[in-house]
This record gives sequence, C-alpha cells and structure tokens, in this order.
Amino acid sequence: MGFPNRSRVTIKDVAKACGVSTQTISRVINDRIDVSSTTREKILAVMQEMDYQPSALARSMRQNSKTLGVIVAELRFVGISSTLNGITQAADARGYSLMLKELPSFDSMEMQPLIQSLIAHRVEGIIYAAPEVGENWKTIQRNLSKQIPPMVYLKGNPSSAPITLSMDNYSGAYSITRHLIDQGYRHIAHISGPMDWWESRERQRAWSRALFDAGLPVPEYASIQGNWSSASGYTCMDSLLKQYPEMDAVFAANDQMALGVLNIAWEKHINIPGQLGVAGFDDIPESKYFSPPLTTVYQDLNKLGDLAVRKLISLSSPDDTDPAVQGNSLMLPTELRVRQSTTRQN
Amino acid sequence: MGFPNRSRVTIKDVAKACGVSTQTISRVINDRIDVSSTTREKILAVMQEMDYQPSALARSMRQNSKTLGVIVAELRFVGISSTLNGITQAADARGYSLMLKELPSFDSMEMQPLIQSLIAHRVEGIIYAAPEVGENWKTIQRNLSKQIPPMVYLKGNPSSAPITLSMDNYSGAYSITRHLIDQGYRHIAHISGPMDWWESRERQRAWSRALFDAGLPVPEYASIQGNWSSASGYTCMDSLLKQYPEMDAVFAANDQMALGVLNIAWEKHINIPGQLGVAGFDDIPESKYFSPPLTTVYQDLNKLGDLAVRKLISLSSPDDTDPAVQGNSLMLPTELRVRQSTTRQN
DNA sequence: CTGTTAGCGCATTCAT
DNA sequence: ATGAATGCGCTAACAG
Repeated sequence: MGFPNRSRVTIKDVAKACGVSTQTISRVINDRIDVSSTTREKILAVMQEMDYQPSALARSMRQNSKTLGVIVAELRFVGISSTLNGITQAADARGYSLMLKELPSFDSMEMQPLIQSLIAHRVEGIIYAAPEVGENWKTIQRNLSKQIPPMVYLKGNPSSAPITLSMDNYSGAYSITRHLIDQGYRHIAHISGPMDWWESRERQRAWSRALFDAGLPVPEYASIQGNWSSASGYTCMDSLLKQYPEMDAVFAANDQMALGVLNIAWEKHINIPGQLGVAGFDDIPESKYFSPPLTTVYQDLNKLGDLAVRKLISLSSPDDTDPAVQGNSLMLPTELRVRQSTTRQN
Repeated sequence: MGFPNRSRVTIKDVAKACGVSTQTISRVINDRIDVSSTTREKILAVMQEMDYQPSALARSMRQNSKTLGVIVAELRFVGISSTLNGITQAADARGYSLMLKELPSFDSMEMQPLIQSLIAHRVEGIIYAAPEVGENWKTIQRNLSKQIPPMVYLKGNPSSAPITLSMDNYSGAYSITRHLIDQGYRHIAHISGPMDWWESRERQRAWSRALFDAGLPVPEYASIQGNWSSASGYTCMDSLLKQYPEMDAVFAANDQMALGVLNIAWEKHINIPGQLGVAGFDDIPESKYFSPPLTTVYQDLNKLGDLAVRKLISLSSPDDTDPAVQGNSLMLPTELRVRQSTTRQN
C-alpha cells in the first residue's frame, strides 16, 4: 500500500469544510443546475484549495464508468498505432478513459482473460483491434459470457461480428492492381499477408480479380505468402524471381514487404520502375522516402479508431446518437497514392 | 445506460446460491487459506456456473487498484509502440491493468488533466513515456498535487525527475560516430532531433565530442536540426549538401531522418557508402532493408517498458522487491548495428 | 435549492 | 472455518 487511499480528501471532507451536505458537493461535481451559484462558487473554490479529486472508482459504481476497453495485438506494427491514436483522441475528447490490453501475439487464444478483466472493470464497451486470425474469434464468441458489453470489431470481416468497422481492402487492392496494368505491366505478382487474415484474403482476391478482368492470366505461382515483415518481402521476392521469371511487377500486401522487394531489387540491380514495378499497401509515412518512393494505398486508420469510440459511446448513451456511426457495419474507403516505383514514363 | 450494472451477478448472488455468507465468497476470491476445501470447490463451481466476475471497481475501493497509468505522445512513432508493448506485457503478467492516455502532441501542456484523470482512477503508479520537451515537465511538477502516485519517467533526463529509466543515448551516439571515423570518414555532419528533446541534445553532444576526441573539426554548419520525420531528413540533407560541401558522412539522430537522407542521395546519384556514409539511430525493423541497409544504434525500448512496470509495482508493494529495479535511476545500454550504409570496404 | 436515507459490491474488522 | 456488522466514496430517490 505505497499510495494510501485513506489520506485522500473525499467528498465528505469537502462537505465539512463547506458546511454543506455531501449531496450538494455531488451536485456540483455533476454539473447539476439545482445549486445556487453562490454555493457552487464556494464549493468549487474549496475543492480547488483542498485539491479534491472525485474518485472515478466510486462514481463508476453508481453510474456509467466512462471507460472503454481496447484490445490490440502487436503494437509494433504502425497501423495499430495509428488506430490507437484515433481511439485515444476520440475518447479523451469525450471524457472517456481507456483500458488497454495487448495480446502477446496475433494468433493468441488468450483473449478471454483480457476480456474478463475489462468486464471486471465495468468498461462500457470494448474495441477489438486485433486481427481476426483463423478461428480464434469464433471460439471466443461461443465461450464468452453473455454479460459482455458492446464490442466494436475493427478491420475484420464485416460479417463475422455484430458491429464491424473495416477498411475497403478489396477496392484499394483492386485499384492499385489496375493502376499497374494501366502502366503497362502485364505479369504482376503478389506477395500476400498470412492467409488466415481477412485483410490478406481481400487484397489477394482483388489482385486476382483485377488481373482476370483485364484478361491477364493469373498463374498459381504468381502469388506467394509473406508475413508482413520486410524480411519476408525479401525472401518471397527471391522465390518469385525464380518461379516467375516473366514477372514485371509486384504488388506487396503491405509497405514493409514492398521495402523488402525494393531491397533485393537494389542488390540485384533491377531497375525500378523500368524493369519492375513495385506497389505496397498502407502508406506508412516512410514509404514516400523509399528509393524509389513507393506507390501504395492509403487507409485512414486514425479515423477508424475515432469512429470506433464514437460508435461505442453512441451505444451506451442512446440519447445523443452520433450520425456518423449509424448501422452496425461501416467500411471506410482507401486512396491510391501513385509514386515513382510504378510510373515508367517518369 | 446501455449496459446496466444492475443485471450483473454480484458476490451476494453467489453467496445466496451457495448458502454461505458473502465474506466466504470474498475469501475464495482473494485466495485466502481459511476456507475449507469443500466449500471452496463448491463456491468456485458456482462462480463459474453463474459466470461471476468480481467487480474490480468495488475491490479497488477497499484495496490496491492493481492499475497503472501510462502517458504517451505521438503513438505513430515506432519507439513508443515498442515501449508500450513492454509495458502491456509486464503489466499483464503481474495481473495489473493499464489506463492509457495520449498527449495530442509532443509539446502539449495538457498533461495536467490526464494525470488528474489517472489519479481519479486511483492508479498505483504512472509511467510517463512522453518526451521531456522544454519546460513542460517542470511546470507540471510545480502545479501538481502532492497526492500524486509514484511516477516513472521514461527516456528523459535522469536528473530532472525522481525516478527515471533512460537509454544511454550518449554512448550510443558516441560509438556510431566513432565507427564512422574508423571507416575513414572525416567530415561527418549531424542531423539532430528537435533540440528541446533531451535525446536530441545527448546524441548531438556525443557526436560533437567524438569528433573532437578524434581531433576533427566541428564546424557550426555541420549540424542541423530536424524534427524526426523522413521529410525533415530530406530537407536537412538538402541544406547540408549546400552548406557543407566537404561532407563525406551524415549521422542522423533517428532512422526515419536517415531514410530521408538515403532518398535524396538516391535522387542525386550519390553513392553510399562510397561517396557518403549514412548512419541512423533506433534500429527500426525496416532499416535493415533500406537501400543500402542502414548502420544504426539499437535500443531495447521493450525492456524499458518492462522495467518501468516492475519498478512501479515494486514501489506499491514493498514486500516483494524486484532486484532488477533497485535505485531511482537506471540507464540501459545501446548497441551498434553496423550495416552497409557505412562500410566502404564491402 | 438543500439535506436525509439508503445502498452500489466488496473487504476489513471483529466475533463465534 | 464461517458469519455479522461496518464502511470505502459516491449518487439516486426521496423529502422538505
């Protein structure tokens, strides 16, 4: 007990010091109108002077906790940080606090204790910002208590969870593949993310479909699976160079893997975009400064986090509904960012 | 009230269902020894069956909250994410929860309400993982209530706060500058971070000292201030090329800025490392795949987060002290990572 | 406009 | 080994 609760100044102390009842103090704290301005002023002053901080804990026992839970995985990935940034800012702006939990790895099945801890803290809602990998989500859905607060599921398959906010991976991937075709590339390979990720499947599906729609062949060996890391981009590209010699462009499912491609191309003196077009996905801040600058797809993950918070708050206080988050499934658009890694005429 | 507290099953419900008093349930929850194993078994079973979750809120009112607060800034920077990762894992492993706050920007003076919110939630300690910028910290120190829980200050100047965990920026920067000198570079420029950051000042100080120790001149125009972004690395390098034509190497204060340097060098067909050596700081996962791979300084920010949690927990439960976090100021070593951007003979 | 009574869910005394 | 009373800090429901 290094930081004793006992010594803290409570509502009772303030009441005594002001010569009023605790109830009146409570009213001031909660910005009620039914307090004379004289009393209010005085109480406010005393609270300031005594350095009084209402216990959020005690308040949460009688009313809403004003706290949201967030579950993430693998914070070291830039995307998650952007999302989390949107979440923290939106929550703060609305007077909400955040309880953060991180899964030790993407495929961890250990989310149950995390969720239970959040429930124990009486969060009003949970933002699940970890990827949907394999069957982990369904398992949870089945095993979990029905006492669960509203959950917003980020980035995953819209149909798998009741409330989902996701990015339009398909159209983003389709348009970047289409862009490669428009640039004259004809043998476009794909380095996908792990195929148990919904995002990976969407991006690959769009790539394949765009080729098909253009009347281009989609050979089996034109696609290979990476794991989002630059290292995997490097090794996958190494394999592609062998198994798909006609290849004249690569669409990597994220910018990090595209960087790995750029790196091996640099080693082997492959000219980009002349001999080989390279495209990524995510538009991390660095990709504009790759050599050459990378064509990629921007997604506003910050906004995703913002909307998640607003949706959850809308749900727990139905009086003030937020028009931006109607419905149970929202898909945000992405945006093609064309740079030198795919523009031959430049 | 979308998620009513009322319907939750409480300790009372469990007691009734088990035909015992609430105290006995409480004892089981707290793993006390003075409960017959028969009773315990039964209670455990009923708790499971009723899907009972003790209210962390109510418990926190009577004992430790088992919650830590974390204040970060600019999550989009990779370093912070690594630190946060270390924090979440360490906290989770010890049964602690985390309340996360993010400053809207690095130089925000708005930390006071954030800290107060954490205090209101009765956190047992606060990890301040935002940079020390200008006078912001001192201002807070003065204005803040004395009711503040123990705080661990990360990455900042060891002397400015009572408890500080930091990286040895000086020796990291010294050794990478020394490495450049050993490679035969003689006109080594520096692109620093914002000079109101302690890290920036340390890195610059070490760079300057290493040059001095080697008997090399340190002209005024050899150092220029960036803002950590690749964009600033690019523009700073552009200036350096003009103001320091003899320059044959650059030490950028982080990898992102080094990437900006690499990019402009690529544009201008400057050979690296032949004509120009380039070094960074941080060793982000991508820097190994830059073209060419970047020489940089690794810092174990994950461990920094881990230690911060352990220090705080040690402080609030003095019974079980953690030998790894004795003392009030710890400085972790860094590690030179030599890659092709500075190795001429390769 | 203000005060009184009661109780949120749990844990800390003390009993037995 | 278990139970009864009491209170953590706050607010809802009533009263006046």
